[in-house]
Amino acid sequence: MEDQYHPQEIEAQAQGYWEQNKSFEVTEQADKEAYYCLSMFPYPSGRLHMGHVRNYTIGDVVSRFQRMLGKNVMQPMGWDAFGLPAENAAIKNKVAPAKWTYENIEYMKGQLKRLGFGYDWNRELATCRPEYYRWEQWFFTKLYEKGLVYKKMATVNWDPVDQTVLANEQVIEGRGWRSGALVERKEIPQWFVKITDYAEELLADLDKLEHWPEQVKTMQRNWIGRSEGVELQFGLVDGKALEVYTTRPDTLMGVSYVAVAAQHPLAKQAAETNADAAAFIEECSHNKVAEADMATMEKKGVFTGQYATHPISGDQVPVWIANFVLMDYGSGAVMAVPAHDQRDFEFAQKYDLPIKQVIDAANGEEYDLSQAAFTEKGVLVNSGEFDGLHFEDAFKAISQWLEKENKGRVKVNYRLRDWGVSRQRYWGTPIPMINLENGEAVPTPPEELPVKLPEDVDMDGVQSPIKADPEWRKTHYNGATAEKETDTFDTFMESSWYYARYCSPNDDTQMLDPEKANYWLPVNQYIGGIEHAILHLLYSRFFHKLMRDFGLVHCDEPYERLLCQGMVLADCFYRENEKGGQDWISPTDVILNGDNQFVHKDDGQPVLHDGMSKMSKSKNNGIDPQVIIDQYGADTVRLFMMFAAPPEQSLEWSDSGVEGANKFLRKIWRMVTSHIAQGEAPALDVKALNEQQKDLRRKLHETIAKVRDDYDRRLTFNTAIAAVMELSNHMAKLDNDGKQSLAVMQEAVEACVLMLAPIAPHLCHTLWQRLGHSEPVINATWPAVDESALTRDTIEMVVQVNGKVRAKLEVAVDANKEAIEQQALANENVQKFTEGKNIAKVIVVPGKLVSVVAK
RNA sequence: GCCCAGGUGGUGAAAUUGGUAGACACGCUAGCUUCAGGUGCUAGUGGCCUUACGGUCGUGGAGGUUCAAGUCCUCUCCUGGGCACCA
Repeated sequence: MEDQYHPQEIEAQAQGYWEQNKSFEVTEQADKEAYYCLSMFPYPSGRLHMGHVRNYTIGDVVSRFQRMLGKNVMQPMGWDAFGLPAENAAIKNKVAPAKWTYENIEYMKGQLKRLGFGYDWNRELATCRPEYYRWEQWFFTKLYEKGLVYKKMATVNWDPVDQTVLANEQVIEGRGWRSGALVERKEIPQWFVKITDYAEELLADLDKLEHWPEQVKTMQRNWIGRSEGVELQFGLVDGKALEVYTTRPDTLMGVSYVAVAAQHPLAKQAAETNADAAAFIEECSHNKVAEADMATMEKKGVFTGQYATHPISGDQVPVWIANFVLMDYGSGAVMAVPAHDQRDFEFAQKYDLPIKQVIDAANGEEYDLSQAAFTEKGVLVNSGEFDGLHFEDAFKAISQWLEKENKGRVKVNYRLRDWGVSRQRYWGTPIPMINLENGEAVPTPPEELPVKLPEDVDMDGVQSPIKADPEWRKTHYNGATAEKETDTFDTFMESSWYYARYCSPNDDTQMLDPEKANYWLPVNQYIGGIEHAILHLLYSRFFHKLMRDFGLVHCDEPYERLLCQGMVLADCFYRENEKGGQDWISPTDVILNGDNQFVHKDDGQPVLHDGMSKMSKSKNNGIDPQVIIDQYGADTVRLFMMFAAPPEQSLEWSDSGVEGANKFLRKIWRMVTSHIAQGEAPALDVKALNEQQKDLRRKLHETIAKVRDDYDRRLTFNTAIAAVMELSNHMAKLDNDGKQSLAVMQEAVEACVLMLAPIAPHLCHTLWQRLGHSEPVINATWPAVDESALTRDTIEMVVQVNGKVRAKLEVAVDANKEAIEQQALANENVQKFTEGKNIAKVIVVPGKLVSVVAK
């Protein structure tokens, strides 16, 4: 029995067993509690990276643990298969995106199996398959019929040389990444889904998500950005009105100019007669379509030459074009109050525009308007009839005045914008719309769905093969010739509903089988990267509500509980090259020499360390999971991932940490096999135990309770492992009395195997078998806590004098406060520190400490 | 720029409800071994003072609340994530 731990062998065996016995294939069972555990599906980029391994290990641990609690656990896996990288790879390697994608899927699937994840592979789906996206197309046409879809002009990054739309990622310092041409903004017609119709519910329902991280809910709330304000009109010379939105109508009398976006009609109009305006708009047309760029660039503007009439005072205020006003938010125009808004203030200073104070501090304090704007709410001044009002009253009075004069109204506004789903790319779901000759667009009739994307294409350039192919575009509608839409969907569309499709992945008659969907949904535990905290999670919450309103699902939210795992980091090393740049060196090529210096393993010469950062190609610091699995086995990789950091935190890759994880598994292997070698244990006789044996049993049952809580409620796998390590350290110290010690060890060893089974399933599968169980450990139930083992006679309490720990006491568990206080004050060291002082106060916190205040 | 996190020994971290800071592990030091050893085992390991008992300082920085602060409050610095066409 005393053989060695050979992970490669036992892992192959265990995986073979699960495969043969279809251990993870599940169906709906009315009599069993359903548990749906989902990890965000990967983009099939080629090979698994450590971020995937971490994500999927967490999911697998949760799934296996919940199964031990007796639940019917579904854990599916699939592929987020459409996207830009396939097109890039296609151009680079002269291979069709489809072929590249399918090959990657095959390879990565093998890697997932090698890691021992308990997926129900019958449910596998890939979003690039027509069997999947046909239902997305169908649903989109239904949304169109319901009026939830519309077309409008929207801005994109345009590469004038390649004649193509660029993703933000493809714009490097204002230039196209391939052509190097200065990028332009271009307005093209695009399809939008009305997520703003659901803004209120998406916001309100965040309160129902008890088991979501507060941080994610806060980010979503801010993203939706509900505000209560006033929409009001400034008059224009031609009798038209310029509409602006403000959350601070109380500052209305302080307006000294209005600013419009460069794309605003007023700006375009000004450009016709004003050369400065035209030049400025041309300059703005090279800004990237990304908010971060808009917000960090230098705030600039130009006067249009026009004036607008203030709705209350009737004053003429200048109209400016400003590069920081967003056309997509609100009406594309803002009123500027330099005295009470910092950005307006800086702009006014730069262009010497008036700064008019209309708010006094509520507490009457003075402030200096030559330095900064005063942005707090306060009391109105210089505002005529509104003087003296506080914010709320001023808001009411001014908005009522505007409403009465028909110049404005109270309005709830959202920062959230409708979801633009059109992409001018090939490798995506074709948008199921038909463009008629008269310019109208109609949904593709249901009998023509799916609109299939051809897979056997040549990607010889940047142009989408379906846009380039007149044959593909050709179609008919009501007997007339027409053209298919050649734009494809944003890939967030596919990832917004895949979790639901997993419930009936092979149904070719409907999008979802409501009966099955309602058995499994909502997802009980969703796990994925924090980088998806806003967009993906918001879009899929929205999609879920859309599906609910079509009667496809019952619940209001898709994900009951959410865990956002942190990134996987690794050391970065480099050498400076002749051009002054960095040549990044893989951490696998770097060793620490005798002088504690990082050197290259090939030439022994020093390399520079640039700290830890996210594993990435650009810093060449990725560690290939496959190499580590081949060296140590899947269980070691899984254990290291779970032990090195709590799941939400970033995880620093460390070779010695992996080594340590492997060492612990070997230790468990030795401990269990050597216990088995001692022969059959006698039945446990609790009454016959000595103190040491009782202590170990107490530790054991405390550990079982703690580990269960860590797996279930806290999701802190690192502390669960630490607790089992601590227990195993205690077990190693148990004296062998040849009798009950063996029985106590038997109980402890079995519990250890069960507690580690979710994390190191292969090792535990084998050890459980060797412990003589005919049922596999995946079907075992979580060990029960023996409450009677937990009792103790005394507890340790700490005594503080003036906040400093001065003594530790053994106190009877049933001692009352008075007795504890007496015992504390009688302590020698406590007396030393209270000598000559008055005891002012004694605080007794039962079970914890005594705090003495002596003066 | 805006929104959200995080910052604790030489290192990864723990401290769950304001109650013993550093569990567990890595590394390091010393020793043991029937070891091929880069295996296994034992002991020690936050800084400073002290032969010792013990004392004292200590959770990015500055203040504050409290008998008691890593934890709460205010300000601040640094690092990371997101910002709508990367997924």
